[in-house]
Amino acid sequence: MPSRRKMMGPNWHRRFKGHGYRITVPRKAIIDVLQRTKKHLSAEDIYLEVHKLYSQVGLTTVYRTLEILTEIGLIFKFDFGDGRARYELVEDPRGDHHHHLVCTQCKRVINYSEFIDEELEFLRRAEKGLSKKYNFDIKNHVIQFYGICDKCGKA
Amino acid sequence: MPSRRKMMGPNWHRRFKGHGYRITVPRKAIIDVLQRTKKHLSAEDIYLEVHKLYSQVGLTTVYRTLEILTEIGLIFKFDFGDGRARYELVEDPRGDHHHHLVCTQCKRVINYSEFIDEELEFLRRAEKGLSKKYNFDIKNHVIQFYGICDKCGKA
DNA sequence: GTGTCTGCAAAGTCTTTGCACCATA
DNA sequence: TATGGTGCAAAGACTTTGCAGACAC
Repeated sequence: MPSRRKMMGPNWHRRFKGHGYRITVPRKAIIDVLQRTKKHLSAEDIYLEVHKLYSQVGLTTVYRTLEILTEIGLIFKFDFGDGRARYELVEDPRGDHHHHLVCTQCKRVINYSEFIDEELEFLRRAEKGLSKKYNFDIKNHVIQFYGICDKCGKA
Repeated sequence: MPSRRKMMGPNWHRRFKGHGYRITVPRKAIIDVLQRTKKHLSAEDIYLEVHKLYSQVGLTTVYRTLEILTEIGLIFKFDFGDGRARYELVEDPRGDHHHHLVCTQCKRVINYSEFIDEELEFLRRAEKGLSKKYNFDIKNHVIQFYGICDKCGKA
């Protein structure tokens, strides 16, 4: 697998092993797919992509791996309303933090990264206050806007 | 049921009829359940509740009604990760705007309404900017925090 | 070598659809 | 009366589980 080598080593190995999980070929392949894409892939999308290089890997393994990755906080599981879960790395290797604009009609998802700075400011304060008040260990957040995209708006 | 001269019904009637939908007994019952609860009910929860008073109403009708209500923006459909959709009125009759803290372990959902003011300020600006830039008609938003609740944290 | 992991097939669960009958406007 | 709505049963779609063989450490 050529191109785009990360400067840092695969630091997910540590997190993975720290939770008692083994590093296997299917798991490496699945994480690799997630690292290379900019899309919001479903389990089947990932399965099909992995399948190109490792045709023996099954959909079941994809589901099981995604569950583990979600559990240990390496990926995030989204529901955009199209009837299947979609997954994204929590920490994008390119570092482009973003949120989503979801079209409730065509289910298209637009990534945006405007307002991220003021958002972070708001989030930092909210997380601090909430975790204290509710004794809740906040690990992640979701901000999403729903509406009608430009294409659907015309029609 | 005795018929009365038409008077101005609850204000969801207008929205309902405006979209060409009829007011029926099951629909009234479903909306009533949603208006009375403070919980995040699933389709089956609602079905069971409606069933107490109107035992002939089927689960299919509940699903179909929830789809309509979501479409016309009267309710919001959430995914808290427990494998079923959960629904909430967009405009709570009591007016308590809130967001959610979701425990990724036990799937418990805590409503919170702190930080709502500064949140609204942030949202207003973000919505304005984003809808312009992406020509996207924003109708709704979700802000959710994920983590481990106090009970699960102890264990 | 041992405890995990994997693929396949089958099962499970929530949700949607087909259809004949019923009710609202 | 004419559409739109409803319930039931069946189908659909995504996801999970059981199990025997394979593999990481």
